[in-house]
Amino acid sequence: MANSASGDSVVDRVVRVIEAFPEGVTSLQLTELADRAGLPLSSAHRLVRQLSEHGLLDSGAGGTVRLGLRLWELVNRNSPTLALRQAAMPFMEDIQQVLNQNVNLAVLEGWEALFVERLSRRGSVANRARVAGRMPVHISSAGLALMSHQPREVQAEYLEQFQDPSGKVTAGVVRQLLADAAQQGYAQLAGVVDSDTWGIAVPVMNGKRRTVAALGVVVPLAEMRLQALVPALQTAARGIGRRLAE
Amino acid sequence: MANSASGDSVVDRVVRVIEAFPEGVTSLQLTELADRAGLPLSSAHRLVRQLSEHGLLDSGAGGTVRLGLRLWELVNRNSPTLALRQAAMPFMEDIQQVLNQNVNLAVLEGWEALFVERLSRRGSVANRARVAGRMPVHISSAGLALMSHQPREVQAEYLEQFQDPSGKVTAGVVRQLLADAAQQGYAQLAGVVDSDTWGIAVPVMNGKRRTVAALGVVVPLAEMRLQALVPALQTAARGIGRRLAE
DNA sequence: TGCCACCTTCCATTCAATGGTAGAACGTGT
DNA sequence: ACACGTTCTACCATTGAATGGAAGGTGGCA
Repeated sequence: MANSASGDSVVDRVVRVIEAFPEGVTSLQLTELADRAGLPLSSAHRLVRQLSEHGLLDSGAGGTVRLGLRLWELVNRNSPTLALRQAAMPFMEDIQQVLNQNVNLAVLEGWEALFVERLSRRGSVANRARVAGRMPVHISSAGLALMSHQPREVQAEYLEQFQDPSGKVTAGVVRQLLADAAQQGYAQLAGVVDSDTWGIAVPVMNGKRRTVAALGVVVPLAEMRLQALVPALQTAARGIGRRLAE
Repeated sequence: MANSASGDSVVDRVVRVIEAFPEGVTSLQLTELADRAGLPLSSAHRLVRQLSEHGLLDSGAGGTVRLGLRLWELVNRNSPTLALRQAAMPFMEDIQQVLNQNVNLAVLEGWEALFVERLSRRGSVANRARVAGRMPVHISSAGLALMSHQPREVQAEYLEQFQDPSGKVTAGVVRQLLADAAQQGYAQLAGVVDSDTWGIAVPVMNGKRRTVAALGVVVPLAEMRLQALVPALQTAARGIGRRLAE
């Protein structure tokens, strides 16, 4: 019993505390937090108090802990995706207006698509993508658009480790999906995420022709107007890319 | 020279590193970061490496440091404002459609209004409020709407410490603005933030009639349609409050 | 009232954190 | 091509900040 019996640094612990919140949960009891972070109660208590003093956490009465508003502020002010989102926003609004559909913007994080921005259209179909939410590469058009335009070695590594938990999809099938998407310049998935929706996405390239994001829409399965959607998305994607290059 | 010559804990330092990024800046050199955080270079280097390993920071080649995408993800997934924003979004979209103007949502943080969500209207007037941006209470309609509905003692404390850096506004003037806003049930400021825009905001109350947010619009100064705007905003604010109470 | 679950505080022990120093890797101007 | 300044990375002896068990509160519920 001394400086960390478990052999982890203070930084490790701070990270574990922040990571302890399950997706969508904003508030946790101290005991549960300690539990989830794998910390002794008294250590968790001390850490939470320290972080709260700085506003990274917000500990209310009775030991309830939330992420601090100050942390939210700092992260969103200096977000690594700030430039991307600012460049994309006007074009996403255009798409939303012109095509009258849900629009979303994703980046590749690990082997998943991480959605960084979304404009949803009231009355349109459900859009499963939440901002700051993730979707596996092989079951999201955004994921496929992103992966299909990654360098050869990245794709190889991805396919190498690929494994579908449900066992329905094989690496071979995904390879084909990626090949199609690469060849066509866009990715589409009909009825996969939701049985009555259709997702389509195109890559967004920066000045150096590196694919940095995917721009996509989710439309009702009935309205398959590829001819109208793809050119609009590609035009917008190019516009975003140009802004990023500036 | 030992465990912290400067007498601050590891947590203090982690916070200082995250806070070191100036508003809107997403990337910093290691040396500059160390400087801003007030840390010895070698300490900053070690901390950055540790935080990067966990994805809270993202250190690119050549010592450039950014906030990590993982941190952005965690904070936005479990954001303390998540419930508020989810409740407010549909109503904000309605306002945007019906009134055809910029809409924003703010909470009180310290003695400032912190904007947590915004829908901007292309072609409409400039909207100074950035998401995760701040405005002093006395020069934003959202700030006034929030403060004017705080408990008496909070308002007293605010007015007590009030001081306008430019010296143009006195505490007395602000007291009057707050009184007006409280009496009318909405706050307005014409040509203060921008000479040709007009801001108006109403309080959003939760189930316990505590004012938790302000809902506002920014419109061209020419279009002073109070009769149309205020009821629409108040209706939306009530709708948001009802959702929050659920 | 007594019980239980959870929060908060205390403090002796000890190892993780510290930061000066040295040198490697750039970049830049001559 | 060379020397110089700047910035990044690595090392390691020193030591006080971090640790966590135990004891004491607090509140809710039966």
